[in-house]
This record gives sequence, C-alpha cells and structure tokens, in this order.
Amino acid sequence: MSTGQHEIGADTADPAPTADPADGAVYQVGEVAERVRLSHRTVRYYDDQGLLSAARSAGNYRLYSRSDIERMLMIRRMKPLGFSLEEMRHVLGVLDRVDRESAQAPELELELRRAIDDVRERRDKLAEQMAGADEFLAALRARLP
DNA sequence: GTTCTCACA
DNA sequence: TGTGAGTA
Repeated sequence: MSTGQHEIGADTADPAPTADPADGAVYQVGEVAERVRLSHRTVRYYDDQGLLSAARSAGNYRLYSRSDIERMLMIRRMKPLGFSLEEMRHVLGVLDRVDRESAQAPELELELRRAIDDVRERRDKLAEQMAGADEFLAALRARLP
C-alpha cells in the first residue's frame, strides 16, 4: 500500500476513507486518478484549470496531498450537478475561506448559503429528471406482454 | 511512470 | 469540457 514517492516521499498512508488528520502522504497524478476514479488526463486538466494546486517534485511531477484528493472528490460530486469549472472554482474558493476563517463573517455566511441554495436547486432538478425517468420506465414496462 | 503541446469533438 | 497521440 505504498503511496506516492518521488522526492518528498512520505509513505504513511492508509487509504481508509475515515478521517485521518493531515499526514504527509503524497500522491502522483495516476494514483490520485485511480483513487477518485477519474482519468489522469482529467485530473491534470482540473489542475491546469486551477481547481487544484499540486506541489511539484524536483522532477516537476505533480504531488498531491490527502486534502487534494478530498477536493477532487468534491469536484466529482459537483460534476453531475452540472457545475461548470468556473462555478466549481467559485464554490471551492468559498469553502476554502470558510475552512480557514469559519463562516462567522456575514459576507462569507451569505456566500455559503448561496452555494447551499444553488446545490439544492440543482438537486431538485435532478430529482425531477429521475421522476420523469421513472414514469418513462413505467410506460415502457406497461407495453410488455 | 510523468511532463508538455496540438488536434479534435 | 475533456481526450488521444506524440514527445522528451
């Protein structure tokens, strides 16, 4: 269960999905891709688009941390909700600020509430589509002999 | 294994 | 918004 190496080789990781306070584990792009189940091209693309900020090894390899992986998982959850990369960047930025300074500042709390409303709206639209799919399925099944 | 760029849909 | 190919 060795994790990323290459220069800053910390190798203390255990892929347990449970909380694990920021250890020094470092992952290369392929390993991140595998863990978040996206192609390495997509991970690199998101990185290039500024959704992630990988460190670099001496050999210019991208180095990702555990928090980068969690960030990727957030992105993967936003994707089916139809967020554009720019919208994701915005939401992630809000979360970054909230995590650093909490949502005590009224302006930040408002941003967070907007994000929540936005996600809820998208979720509701998906639910409508699901309902439509169920009706369609029922209509098809009703034709079965 | 990784990097980057270019082309393509 | 990604991906495939070619390269170093």
